[in-house]
Amino acid sequence: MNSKPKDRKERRAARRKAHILEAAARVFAEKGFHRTTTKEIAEAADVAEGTLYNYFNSKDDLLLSLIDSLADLRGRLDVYDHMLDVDVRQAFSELMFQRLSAVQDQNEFLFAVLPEMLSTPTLRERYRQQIMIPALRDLEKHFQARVEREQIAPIDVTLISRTLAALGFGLEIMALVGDEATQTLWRDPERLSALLTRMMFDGLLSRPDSPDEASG
Amino acid sequence: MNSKPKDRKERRAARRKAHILEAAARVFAEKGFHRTTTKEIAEAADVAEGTLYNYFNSKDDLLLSLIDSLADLRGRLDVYDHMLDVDVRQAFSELMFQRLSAVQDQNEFLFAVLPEMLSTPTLRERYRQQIMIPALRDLEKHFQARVEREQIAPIDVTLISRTLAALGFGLEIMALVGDEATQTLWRDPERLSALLTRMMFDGLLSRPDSPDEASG
Amino acid sequence: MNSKPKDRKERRAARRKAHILEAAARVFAEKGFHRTTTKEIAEAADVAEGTLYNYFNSKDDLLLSLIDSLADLRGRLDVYDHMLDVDVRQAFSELMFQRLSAVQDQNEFLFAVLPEMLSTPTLRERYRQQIMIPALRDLEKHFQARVEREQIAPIDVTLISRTLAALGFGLEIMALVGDEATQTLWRDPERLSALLTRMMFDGLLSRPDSPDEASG
Amino acid sequence: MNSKPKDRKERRAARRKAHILEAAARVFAEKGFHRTTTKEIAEAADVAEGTLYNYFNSKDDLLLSLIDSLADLRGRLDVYDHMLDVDVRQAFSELMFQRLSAVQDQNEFLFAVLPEMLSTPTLRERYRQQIMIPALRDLEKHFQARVEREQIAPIDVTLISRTLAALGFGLEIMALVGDEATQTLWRDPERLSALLTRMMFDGLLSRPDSPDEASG
DNA sequence: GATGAATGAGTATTCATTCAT
DNA sequence: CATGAATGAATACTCATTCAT
Repeated sequence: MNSKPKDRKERRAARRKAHILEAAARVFAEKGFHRTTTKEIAEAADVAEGTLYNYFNSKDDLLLSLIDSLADLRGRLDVYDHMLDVDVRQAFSELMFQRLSAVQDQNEFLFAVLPEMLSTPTLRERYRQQIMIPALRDLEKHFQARVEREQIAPIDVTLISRTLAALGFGLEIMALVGDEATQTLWRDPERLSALLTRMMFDGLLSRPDSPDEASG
Repeated sequence: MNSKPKDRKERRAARRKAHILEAAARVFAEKGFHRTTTKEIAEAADVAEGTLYNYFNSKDDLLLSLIDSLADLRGRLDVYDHMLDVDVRQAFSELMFQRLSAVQDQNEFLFAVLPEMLSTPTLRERYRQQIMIPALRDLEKHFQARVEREQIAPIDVTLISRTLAALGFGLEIMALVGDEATQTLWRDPERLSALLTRMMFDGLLSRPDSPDEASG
Repeated sequence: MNSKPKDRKERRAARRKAHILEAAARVFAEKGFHRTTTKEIAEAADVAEGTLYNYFNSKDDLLLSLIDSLADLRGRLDVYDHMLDVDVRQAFSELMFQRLSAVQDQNEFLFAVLPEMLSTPTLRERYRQQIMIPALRDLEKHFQARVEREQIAPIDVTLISRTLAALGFGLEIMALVGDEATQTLWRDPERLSALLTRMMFDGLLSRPDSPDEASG
Repeated sequence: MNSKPKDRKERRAARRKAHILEAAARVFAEKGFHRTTTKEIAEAADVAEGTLYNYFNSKDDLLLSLIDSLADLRGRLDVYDHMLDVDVRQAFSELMFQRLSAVQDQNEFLFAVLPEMLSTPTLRERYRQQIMIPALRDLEKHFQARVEREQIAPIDVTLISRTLAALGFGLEIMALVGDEATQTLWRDPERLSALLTRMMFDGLLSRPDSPDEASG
């Protein structure tokens, strides 16, 4: 009746590994990587310190695994393919919404990794290879496809993809630093994606209180 | 002809303090705060380790002083006042350009502080109070004044200020992480500010290769 | 037959803690608290430096624990109760003997603590509360009881208790400083207590070479 | 009209040296030798740190000089010679009084030196040679002379001298540790010497409130 | 002589990692 | 596999001493 015992064991181990990684992300995000001790990670995961080393090679390895984890999550978001047939604004808005929501779920993972990544060349490179380049490539491909289908004007897809990515990063940082206005925006992803969509399409000076958004 | 000896001593001390702070910023930005030892800071500043402590209370104090330093620099940028009379696009572009240039000068200071700030609540709050709030307040005031003079449509100044700040942060991070396209943009602040100005005013889909920018 | 493993662990830990404390006392007594490094303590206890901190919070904590230890030892000496029925001189002599012997056992603990105590207000107060006050109180109670039972003249118990305590302290210091005559006296506690008893009861000028002591 | 300038300079230097030494004694007595920094000594003496080294070779040298200073003071107390003709009790009482008073004057010097001496073999030996041995020798000589003149019974002068010295040390330590009863006694040296004289001559159990002392 | 900034050897303490149980 | 005591390398910080002014 049993599936192979090995499988069960392996699944158990995988679950445990994920559990520890999640606990580590929590404390890293809260206190920063360096100010977090392995003791604290162990406590947060409710295991003994030695147990950490049955699943990860080192404290640094936890960070690397977090990046891998983020990359996995990103890889699973295939939001672009089916969107080429939708109206541009609509697609953009939906895309924004999905990314904003996704980001919120992985917030702890991201903030566990981001600060350390900014100050460690090795990590930066790893993040760039595994996450940033694929994400930008997807964005570029999408816009390029639109241009080729003549759905939009022949814009500089490089610039646009960077702008969008930068906007995401920047808003997240501002929310983290504690700016209340940004945090408020962030709390309602649907409204935020609508606002950003209009601003990006119509330009900065479009009036935000136009009828179609009065409900927001 | 001599100024008072005390003055000279004080100036000497101030110079030395600034010299050490700059050296610290350099190594922090390169290796990260925690991976930098006081020994390395001392070597970078070409002083003995003990000398650091004649000018700063602790390694943490160096970080705090860097924030203060950034705040001072920011405070000296009074780019807004005289700009209300200029054309909106022109003003925006000039503003962007000045900020981009300024940021480049303080790049090391900012990247010495940013990662640690993202992972340390105390530092975050300090940064927010000393730098982010004043900067956002200035931006808001400027746009509000334009709105009141009916130079621009009655927009949500909160949203716009956040968007602009976020864009700045985000682009900087992307450049730091190593995205070459962003780094290239960053290297030519004049062109970047022109591009951003058009994008922000005319919307994402404006064609970047319009005649007035063909030289870029 | 096994006691609970937890008990065993706890006992092991307690033994180890006592072992480290004893080693620390040894080196403190020999070289003084400040001239002793944690490295030396660890070597004397034959453990790694880090291990010290699994059992004590700090180097200072070792000193405080030594005082607590001394207080414990003192608390266990209940030499007074059964002595009220014995002849005064006999009781006094026996008391002296016991204290002299006891002190010799804890000599290292005392001399590990004493110098630092003399120069540190906090430690002084702790010593006074935990050791000196209880010890003096016991002495006073004993003499007071004798006075009330009319076994001795109605003397000033405060003065006597101080004199006795002072004599003990003083002789110990003189032995420590290296006075050979005092060290010789100290080496034969039985004879010393006899000498002191006679001197204290009969006065300074009593002849020390009375028959019953002619062998000394 | 000038005395030799060199003399004046030398006197000035000697005064300054004494001034620094006194300041050092003050802070050593208060905080202990090791917890006192040369900076604090300099501040207490109101000179620059470097100046200390024009008068003393090192921080340790300050301690040694304090011992020398104590020895000088002791050497100047020639209280014994003229006392042989006085009544024994009277002489003893006067002697006690003088020593108690003297000690109070040098209290800071003594307590600056004592703790460090107790924990440093080198200092202990120096103290013993320069102060303890001469002081005990004087005491012994005095009692021996009395014995030879048949003014007192043929006692063990070694024992008595140690007892007296020990009593002095011990009372001082108890006062320092903070025992209020001892501090009260100490504050009235005349009464204390009377009390001690009677106790030492008549024995512990003599009644302290006998008529001949009612005035105390 | 007086000054006090510069020095760098010395040290308590932390904490990632190991390994016997 | 899980545990957590033991480890000792690594490091921020102190402070006696020097020396250029």
